[in-house]
Amino acid sequence: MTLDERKEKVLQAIIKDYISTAEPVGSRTIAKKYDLGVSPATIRNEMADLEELGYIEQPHTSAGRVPSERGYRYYVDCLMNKTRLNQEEERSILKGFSTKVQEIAAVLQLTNKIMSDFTSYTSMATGPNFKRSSLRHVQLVPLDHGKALVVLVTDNGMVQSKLIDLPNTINDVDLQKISQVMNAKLQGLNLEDIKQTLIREIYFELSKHRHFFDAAMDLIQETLNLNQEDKVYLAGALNMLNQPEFRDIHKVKTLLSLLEQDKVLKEILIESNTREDGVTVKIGGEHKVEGLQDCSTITATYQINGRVIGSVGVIGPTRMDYEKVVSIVEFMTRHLSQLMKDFYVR
Amino acid sequence: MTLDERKEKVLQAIIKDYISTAEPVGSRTIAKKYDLGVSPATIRNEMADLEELGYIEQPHTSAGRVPSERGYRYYVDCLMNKTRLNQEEERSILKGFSTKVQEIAAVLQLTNKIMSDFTSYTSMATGPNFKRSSLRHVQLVPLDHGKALVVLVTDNGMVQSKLIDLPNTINDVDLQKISQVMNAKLQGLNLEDIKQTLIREIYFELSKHRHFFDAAMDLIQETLNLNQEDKVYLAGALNMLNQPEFRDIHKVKTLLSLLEQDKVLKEILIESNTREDGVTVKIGGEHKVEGLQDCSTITATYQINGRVIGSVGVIGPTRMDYEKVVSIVEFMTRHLSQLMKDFYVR
DNA sequence: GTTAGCACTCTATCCTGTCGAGTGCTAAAC
DNA sequence: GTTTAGCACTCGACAGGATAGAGTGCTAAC
Repeated sequence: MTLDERKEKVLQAIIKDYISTAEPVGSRTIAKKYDLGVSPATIRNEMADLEELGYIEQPHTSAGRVPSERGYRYYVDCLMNKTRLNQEEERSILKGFSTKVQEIAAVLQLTNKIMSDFTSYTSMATGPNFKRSSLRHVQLVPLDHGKALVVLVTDNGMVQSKLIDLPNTINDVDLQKISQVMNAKLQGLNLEDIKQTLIREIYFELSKHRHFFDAAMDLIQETLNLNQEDKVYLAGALNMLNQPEFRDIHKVKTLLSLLEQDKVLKEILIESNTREDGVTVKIGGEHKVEGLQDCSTITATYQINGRVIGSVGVIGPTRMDYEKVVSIVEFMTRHLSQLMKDFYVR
Repeated sequence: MTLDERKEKVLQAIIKDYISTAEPVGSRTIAKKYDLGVSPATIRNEMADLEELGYIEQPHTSAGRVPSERGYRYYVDCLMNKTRLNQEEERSILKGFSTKVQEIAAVLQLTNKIMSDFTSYTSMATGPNFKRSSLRHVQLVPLDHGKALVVLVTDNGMVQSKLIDLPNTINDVDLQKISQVMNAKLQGLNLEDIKQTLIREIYFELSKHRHFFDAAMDLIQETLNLNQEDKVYLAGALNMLNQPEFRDIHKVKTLLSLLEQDKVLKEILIESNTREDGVTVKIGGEHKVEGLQDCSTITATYQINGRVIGSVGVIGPTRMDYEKVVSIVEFMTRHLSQLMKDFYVR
């Protein structure tokens, strides 16, 4: 379904105006502010058509028009200028990244902070999925008092460690041997494979210490489950309170409750994960999650070596500045992919 | 300043009623609901006195009375029953703790969750301060690719590790030797001391590797600074939205912005830290932090071996159910002190 | 010292009328 | 055939006024 040029112009004008004012847009306003070269009456006719086609809606008889979900969708798909940020803006954003951070979590938090600041909406991100990255090193470090530390290091530099109790039957030499066996068998494998297949093999070799080994393996599994990918980061949730559509305390509560749930955020971010590239825009009811009828999300994935490993996004009211946010999200993922290289040790 | 018995009863009735209804309380209401054995007219006289003394206030001429900060203070100090929770309630709370958790952070988060659920207010906690706990073990674990892992274990079971780059000049044997020296010199010392004094001593002994040692020491320092005590936990912030005093979106925003800042929470929690024992109640303007005029906080400390190491608290409107919250906070810290013993390995 | 009664005050609420923005329709102009 | 001007109409926002009700303070009687 495609609209003729003038209808497009009218729709675009309505959306732009509504995005900036949050007030229903009347025919006179458009005629005055946007130079279409026709009178309000003509615009009224066009608006009546657009309404019939479902692109705009009227809150009540004597009010102006407001874009419908369908209208926004048409705008995003066909009308919006997909511009890159200008030099000035890019530089300004990059300045935010000037403080060096060591940890992936910190990078994502910083990214979020910057995104929410620059968009004035709320932003979110998932940690990188390292299931496909490989184990560089596993080591059992003996401590006193019958305790030991299990240390996992992956090739992207992620380190996880955990304290465990040792059974009395195990001594330091055993521990070293177990370390060796585990390293020999597991090193270089990706984490997913470790979980799936190789457990049996080590089981056999370490049958003598099976009891202890069970505990250690549980631990590794647990550690892997606690992977970065399960972490979800959120920033600028309170920006939502600045939006006039959230003047109602109940709406605020519903929305913030949703945003508090990692599960919900993850679902939103993962939906976009399927796409290899580019930016995903979901508008209002297009979300699978209940309770986001009044919101739109703009998400995109970031990559390492061309492989998608996580995503970031912005959530705002359906009356969102799509053009600006798309540019920012797109730029952020590009930059994030760049940054992630530093964490991925070849 | 102490009030006569009947004035106390009237004040108590006003506060109890206002706490539960959030509406200004009239003389008739008190005469009907609270059995003082006198007529509304008499109560009106008492109320006029109480107002003159500053314990209650009148929003406008023809409205009932509302407790003032001073009224709440008198209530908390003199009128409130300091009861323990009953068996039923204690059991119900303990049930929440039935899921075993391994990490201190998780314990505090769980504590917060339970506190906010049971009080319907917002709860907060600081992580334990382990500056005075001692180092059990420090180890440099060599990995491939010129990297090593620095692992710190303290006597309370806290484990911190970090990946570092090794200079080319260092080999595995050196590393082991450095580990040994560090352990010999540092083991058993409390973390504060390590930071302060002993650095020079090791410097001398390891002068050959001074360059590397600087890096490792920086790291240890950094790790120590990242101590649990700096972490602040928060739960149930959205409960505030259920309070009628926060029907106004601007108030909500101001408050939630405050609660977002770790610095603010820490300040509130640390104020109470000075007290050895017992529960601290701060009402409205008594807070040092700006912007908490409409809130009260109830905080208490938890201990290990009789030493205060952290605190938890609840924040709600000044019209808060002090009696209930004090009991809960008090019980939580008692239980928390108990739980913490498990993390403190003798 | 306590209470009943009463006049008074103030807010919340409802109703009403007015204003203005915006529309849809029609007929005239292009 | 398309565009425009004109006009009647609709509806929400807002202000003003009337009303009800909760609560008070005061006074006089008990």
